[in-house]
Amino acid sequence: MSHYFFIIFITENVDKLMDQNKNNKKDSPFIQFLPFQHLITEDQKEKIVLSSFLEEYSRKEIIFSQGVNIDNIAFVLSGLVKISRELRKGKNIILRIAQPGTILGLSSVFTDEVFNYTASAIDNVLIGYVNRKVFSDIVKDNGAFGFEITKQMGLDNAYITSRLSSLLYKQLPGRVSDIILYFAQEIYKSNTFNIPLTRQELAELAGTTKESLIRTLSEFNHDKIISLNRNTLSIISLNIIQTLSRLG
Amino acid sequence: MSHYFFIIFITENVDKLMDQNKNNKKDSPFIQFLPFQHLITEDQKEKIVLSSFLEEYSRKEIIFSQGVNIDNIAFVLSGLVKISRELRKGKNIILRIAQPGTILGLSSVFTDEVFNYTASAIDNVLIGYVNRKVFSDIVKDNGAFGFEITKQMGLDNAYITSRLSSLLYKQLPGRVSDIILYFAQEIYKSNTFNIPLTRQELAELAGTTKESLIRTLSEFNHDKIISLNRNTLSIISLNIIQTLSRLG
DNA sequence: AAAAAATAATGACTCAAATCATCTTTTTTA
DNA sequence: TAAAAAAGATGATTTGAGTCATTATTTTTT
Repeated sequence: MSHYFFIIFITENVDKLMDQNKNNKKDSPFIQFLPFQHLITEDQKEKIVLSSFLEEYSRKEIIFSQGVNIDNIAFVLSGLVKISRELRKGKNIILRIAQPGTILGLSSVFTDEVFNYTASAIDNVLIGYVNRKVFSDIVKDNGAFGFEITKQMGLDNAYITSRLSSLLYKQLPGRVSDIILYFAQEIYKSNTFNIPLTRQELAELAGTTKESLIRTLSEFNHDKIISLNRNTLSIISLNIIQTLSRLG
Repeated sequence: MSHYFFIIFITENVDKLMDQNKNNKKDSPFIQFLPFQHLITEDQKEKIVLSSFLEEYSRKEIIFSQGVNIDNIAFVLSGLVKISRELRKGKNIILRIAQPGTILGLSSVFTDEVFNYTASAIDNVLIGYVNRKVFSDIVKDNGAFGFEITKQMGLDNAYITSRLSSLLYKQLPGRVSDIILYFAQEIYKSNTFNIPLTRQELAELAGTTKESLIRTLSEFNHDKIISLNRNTLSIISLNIIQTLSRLG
């Protein structure tokens, strides 16, 4: 079964990467994944690599929790990461799904002592860690690199602002359409995909309850806007989904 | 009447500042207000001052609109600024109230070509503008200054995230308590204050409708949690307001 | 392979807050 | 200063979505 094979492949690959990282810091594979690496001096690269380490996580494992000290800044090297906040016991909101290339904890690494959200693995995830002080010193010393970080933060900021607007004013069909489009366009770049989350998690992404989310998806299914069985979702009428998303 | 006197005072002061800025760029009063100025070289200071200019706005005037090109970055020097987004015709959300010291447009200045929100004056406002390119070049060249900007963006990000969480899960009494506390603690640092917004605007800040907001304030008033006549609001039971805010 | 636990799905019921309607008061403008 | 417009307030009605309850299905554990 191809799925199983894929897992093996990833695992072997990760082990190899981790070995390389341990044995030969200079040629660490980690540096290949580092965003904006062309802006960093050889000296800075070495500092990063020497303070870096890789860590593997599998589905549902927590990468770091809201409230814990930030000792290292985390780069998503492969896999999908769920970024969530606990509002009260049992009441969560998923802020976003982070993809490879994302820097985690950026918004709090320079100011707070602690992470202000929880990150957990959606599928198999490989994280590259860099010491917090090493990273922030480079941002301080290297304006060009810092500038790229600033840009990234601006994008994060714009993203969360647009989510605030849509979650606050759109009603359920619009919000559910939003997350369908999010998966289809941002994450899988395909109108057919396997939902990588439980219904509960989907609800936390759409800012609603499990029951309401299931109901809305069922209605979309009945109305032949999407086709849904188990976790395989196909957008049948992209047009309607986009209209629902736009009009809320 | 003391209110009238105050207006005159501010106006005179502003005119003086603007004159100074025009006639003597080197000693521009603007530079005094610039955050993190101790991190900037004399040369960079001069570049900022030479590209800078001041602009005055009175109540309800638009400082810049969502969607217009960012040519200058705006520093709030005095007064309160309403930061809002239009979601559809007639449907707005107020993201926050910016106070003196705030840098406007930070999240889009490095990436987008345009502002992603509208800023308008709540009371008399003085804005110091710095050319966008001058500003972003300094961020690029001066890591220490850039680092402070990064910190600021992190705080903005944390703020908008916490607003997202509370608006999404708290119900009306909690959200209205939030904005009462916001004015009392963040803006006026007093349990008695004059609301500087219309009921419609308050509603846009609390993420609700005008009618619902008025109703909730009236209930708080009846229940002697606050005392409200016209725009003068006094918190009577801070305890209850805080509990409502916390429990949503 | 059976038992337990987690996840998914649907229907019935409830309720918070939006909408609609009307009226009063205040502010703006002509 | 009269007329028009905007802002504020309150009641009646509607409705979207949350809560509660139950059952089916899938996954995990023993």
